[in-house]
Amino acid sequence: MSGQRGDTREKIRAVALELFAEQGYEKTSLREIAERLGVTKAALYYHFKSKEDIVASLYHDVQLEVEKIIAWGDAQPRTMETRRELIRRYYAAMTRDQGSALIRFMQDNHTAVQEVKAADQVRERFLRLAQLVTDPEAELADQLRARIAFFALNASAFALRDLDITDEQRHEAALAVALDLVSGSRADVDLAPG
Amino acid sequence: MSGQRGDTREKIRAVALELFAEQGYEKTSLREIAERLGVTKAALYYHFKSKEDIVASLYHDVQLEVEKIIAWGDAQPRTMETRRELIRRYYAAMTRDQGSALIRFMQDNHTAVQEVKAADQVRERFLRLAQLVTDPEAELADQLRARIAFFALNASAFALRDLDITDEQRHEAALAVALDLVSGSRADVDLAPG
DNA sequence: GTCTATACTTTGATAGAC
DNA sequence: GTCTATCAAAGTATAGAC
Repeated sequence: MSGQRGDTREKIRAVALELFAEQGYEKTSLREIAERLGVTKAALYYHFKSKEDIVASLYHDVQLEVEKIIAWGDAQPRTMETRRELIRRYYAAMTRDQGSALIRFMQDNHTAVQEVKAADQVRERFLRLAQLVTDPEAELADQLRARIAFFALNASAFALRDLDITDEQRHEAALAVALDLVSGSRADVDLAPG
Repeated sequence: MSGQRGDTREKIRAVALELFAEQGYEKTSLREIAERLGVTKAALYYHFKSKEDIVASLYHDVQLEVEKIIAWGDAQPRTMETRRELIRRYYAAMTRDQGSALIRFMQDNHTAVQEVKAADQVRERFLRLAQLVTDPEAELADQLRARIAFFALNASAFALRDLDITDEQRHEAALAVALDLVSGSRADVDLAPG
C-alpha cells in the first residue's frame, strides 16, 4: 500500500505481460489492462507512448538477458564446452522467474509485434546466440542441429503437453536434448566434452 | 465447377493468406482484403461470417493435409521406417505449393488465432503426429527428441537465415536433421558437464 | 445468390482539465 | 499523474438493391 510512486509503470508492465502471455498481444486491449489496474486507458498513455511501447519495454528485458549470455560467450574460447554452457545459461534464463513467460510470449507473438524495433533487436541477438553455438566449418546439417537446440528448449512445452509429467521432468528432458543437439553430429561421436 | 462467380470465396482466401502471411493476422484489416479484391468490407461477410472465419477456413486446409499424413501413419506398423516416412511426408506437405505459407502462418500466428476452433483442431492433430513418431516406452528425452523433429523442419528458415544458402540447401539440411532426430537416442554421448 | 450502403461497437490514441 | 471527452479506424451486423 505504501508508495504508488514510481511503480505504476511496473504494475502496467506486469499486468500487460500476464495478459499478453495468456491471450496474445493483439487480443489484449488497453481497456483490459487499465481496468485490471483500476485506472483509465488514458492513464497508460502517461507511462507509455503507445501499446507497442509497452511490449517494447518487455522485449528490452529479454534483450538484456540474452545480451549477458552473449557477452559471456564472446569472451570464451569457442570450444564445445563453451557451447554447452551457453545452452545451460539460456536454459537458466528462461526458467528463472518471469523469463519463461517473456521468452515464450516473444516467440509466440513474433509476427504480431514485427515492426517493434526492440523485437528486431532481440531476433538479431538470437541469431548471434545461434552463431555462437555454430561451427561455420561444419556441414550445414550439423550447424542447423546445433542451432535447433534453442528451439528444443522453447518448444518443449508444446511438444510434450499431452504427457503427464512435471515441469521439472520436462525441463530436464529439454536441457538434455538441447545439450545433445549442440554437442555435434551423430556421425562423429568422438567429439569429447571439454 | 469453378465458374466466374463461385470463386469469390476462393479469391478472398487467397488474398487473405497472402496478406496474413506477409504482415500477420491482426495487422491485416478486412478493408485491405476487400480493397485488393475491388469489393466492400460487407461483401466479405457474405462469404465468411467473421474475420476469424476466414482464417479458420485456411486452418481447415492445413488440417486436411495433416490428417492425410496421420491416416497413413495409423495404418502402418509402428516401426522406425514408418516414423521416418512420416517426417518425409510432413516435409513434402510443407514444401509443396502453398503448404509452406499455410503452415508457417499457422505457426507464426498461433496465439493471435488462439480461440479459433479450427486452430485447436490443428494443434490437436499435430500432437497426434508427434505421438506417431514417439515410442511411449522410451526415455522422456528420447521422446522429446523425436517430436522436436517437426519443429526442426518449421524452424529451419529462422534458424539459418544469416547463412548464404539456397532454399534447397536449407530444406535438405532440415530434412536430414529431422530424420536424424526421429531415428533414436544418442545414448553414447556423455551429457554431463565437463 | 451476390453484393452495397449504412450504422453500431470497440479499439488505439490525443488534447486538455483538475 | 490521472481523468473526461473525443477521434479515426477497426470488426461487425443488417437492410435492401439487383
